[in-house]
Amino acid sequence: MVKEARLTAKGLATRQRIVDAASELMLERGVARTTIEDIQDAAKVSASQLYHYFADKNDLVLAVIDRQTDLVLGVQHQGLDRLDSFEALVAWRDLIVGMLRGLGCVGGCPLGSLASDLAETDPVARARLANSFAQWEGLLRSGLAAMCARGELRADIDADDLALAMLASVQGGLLLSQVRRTTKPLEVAVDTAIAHLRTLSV
Amino acid sequence: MVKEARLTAKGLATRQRIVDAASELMLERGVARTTIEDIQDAAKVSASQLYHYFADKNDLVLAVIDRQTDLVLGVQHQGLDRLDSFEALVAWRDLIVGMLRGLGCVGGCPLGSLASDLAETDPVARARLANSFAQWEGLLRSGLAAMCARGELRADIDADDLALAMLASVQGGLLLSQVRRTTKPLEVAVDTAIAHLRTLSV
DNA sequence: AGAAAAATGGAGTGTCAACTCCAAAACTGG
DNA sequence: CCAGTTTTGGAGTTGACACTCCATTTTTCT
Repeated sequence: MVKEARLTAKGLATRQRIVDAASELMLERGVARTTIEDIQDAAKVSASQLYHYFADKNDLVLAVIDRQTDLVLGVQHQGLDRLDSFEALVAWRDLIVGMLRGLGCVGGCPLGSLASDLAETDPVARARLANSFAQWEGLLRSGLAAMCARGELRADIDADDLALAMLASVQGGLLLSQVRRTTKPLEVAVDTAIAHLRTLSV
Repeated sequence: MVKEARLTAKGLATRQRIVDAASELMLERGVARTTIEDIQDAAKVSASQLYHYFADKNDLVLAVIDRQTDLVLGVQHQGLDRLDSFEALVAWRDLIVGMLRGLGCVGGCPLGSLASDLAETDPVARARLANSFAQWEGLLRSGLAAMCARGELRADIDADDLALAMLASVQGGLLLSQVRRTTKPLEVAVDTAIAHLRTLSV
């Protein structure tokens, strides 16, 4: 439903099943190539169920964005909270690379793919994704600030710019890895970004 | 036509008009959301004309990839051939940023957008785009090698890795700029990459 | 000029995808 | 246990889209 109606536990589970199925399909095929029927089959629900929980396909897409945002930011929190050393930074790198390898380099970044797909066709989606990226950037910035506070990085660095550049490296690396079907581009992109940070250590 | 049939000058012009229109539309809406009818209208051609020059939509997509590759690599040649100083590198940066600004940050990178759109749905397209990126990467690598030869960069740098990382920064910066509708992310991403190179100058 | 080849016009055609609708089953709260 | 609400089933409906077909005009080549 477009507006919140009371959702039973069972209803919530169904809704979640739909969003999960849609997320996976849209990551692989893109939004436009993912049909409602595909989602119905994958989530084992009927048409009326789907339209009971979502106003239309667009509404479902927004739910997918939120889900993927939670998922990605969850992983990033795991890797970036309490960032206190270069060692921890490398562990974060390994986390991302391992995740991509686990997926066989398929799909690229869930947020990046949605962004590229929707940026020009759905202003609401674009704004929401911009917000997701801003949060991600914030985690990186906090991590760098923490390293400054601990004396791992010089105090006069521009954490804002470095966080943004780092995020760009991750996104670019993921895209190239998706195209090339190797984790190499992501590895090199992030390693180079970290190498640059090392030149800024105290 | 799928196989080469002799093309009249007029025929070639029509074909080009179709590819140009398709390129523009697909950059903005993505491949799946661009209909043959849209392309017909934009290129001022009839259905029979379109299918006279292309076997099907897929075939047209490949032509679009080739066109965008030529376009992007053309600009990159312009900025990267005879790269002899950091000044020239910054000029290249300004070239890309200016180009993005001219388009109002719409569409992102023509190759990156196609890659994200087609990587998981069209293996032929993915391979061709991988090749396009490899060429781009080659231009960067040659540029860095030239700077080494001129004594601008240390001779012991890994030009392969740095070129790949540079490309990732550009791609990531373009994606984030597209989402945020500001050239800032691209600027910061490329500037940071250049800053890292400066730490490797002789 | 004149035959062959290329380019064009535009009305179909079949399929598929998003969304609707009505009724029935399952669940909730008092 | 009963009334109201939520959840589910599944057969339509409507429109859109990729692609076809055949006739006609234009161009090429000798």
